[in-house]
Amino acid sequence: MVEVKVADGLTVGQVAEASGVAASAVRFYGQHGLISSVRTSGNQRRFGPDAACRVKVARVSQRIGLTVAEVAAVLAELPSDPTPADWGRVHDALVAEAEARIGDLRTQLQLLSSGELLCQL
Amino acid sequence: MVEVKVADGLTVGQVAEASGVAASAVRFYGQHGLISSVRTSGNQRRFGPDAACRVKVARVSQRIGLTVAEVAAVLAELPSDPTPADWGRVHDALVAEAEARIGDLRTQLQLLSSGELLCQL
DNA sequence: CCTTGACTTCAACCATTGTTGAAGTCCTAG
DNA sequence: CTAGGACTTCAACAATGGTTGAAGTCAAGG
Repeated sequence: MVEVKVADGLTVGQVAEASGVAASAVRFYGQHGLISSVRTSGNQRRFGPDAACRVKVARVSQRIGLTVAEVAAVLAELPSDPTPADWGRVHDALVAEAEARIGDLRTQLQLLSSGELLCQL
Repeated sequence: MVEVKVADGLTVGQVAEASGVAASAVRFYGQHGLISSVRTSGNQRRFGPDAACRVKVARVSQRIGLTVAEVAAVLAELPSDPTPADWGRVHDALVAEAEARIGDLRTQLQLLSSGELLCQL
């Protein structure tokens, strides 16, 4: 039985397991400002309880098509210990992005169907 | 006035201008099999009249989300001097791909809205 | 023939998104 | 106290999609 002391925060490995990504990815996201951490006296990272959640949201954002830098910008809006309303704004921003992507795909579909590409010579 | 002799094919620069991409991109697509060319006695590439069109289709395909290798696979179906029916099959494949992407985006949207991400602690 | 612009190859570089490995340090259970 | 696993940094590697530059060759007009 492994006792997890939440008091001083989650380690890299714990965030990795909770969010379903590799530990290397957790460090990468930390470097790029998607998640923040404090350091122990021995220089190890300790993350807040929302870290895993932020990683999951980051992953979905990436699948929607945002770059890591863009995800960082979106998550930068979140204060530490965010309220549901804070998350709501993030949610809305991501929904808007996804809908914009869908709109772009529809545009490409129209381009394809419109004979615009001049392929029948 | 620049006389363009279509008889022995288009040069890299002509394909680049006709398709709206850089000459380096035309060579890149050639290397990766999206467009084929013959060589002059002086080792220069000469493209067929459909080259610019293939490049345009490739660009749209990339925007849809296909990799260059995937675009190459789609375009490999096209015989030289393709019929409208041949282009039709390419068109259909790309439309299907785009719709699949839209479906994926919708899935991400649902994930976002379903509280699945466990952000409200 | 000669100049000039367009072409040739090849290697190096850019950004993006991580993974992998080496060498070393920390933390915790026993 | 000590062994072990988990952590640290840093650099190198990988794939993707090209761009840029160097050094040299081709093609066409005058």
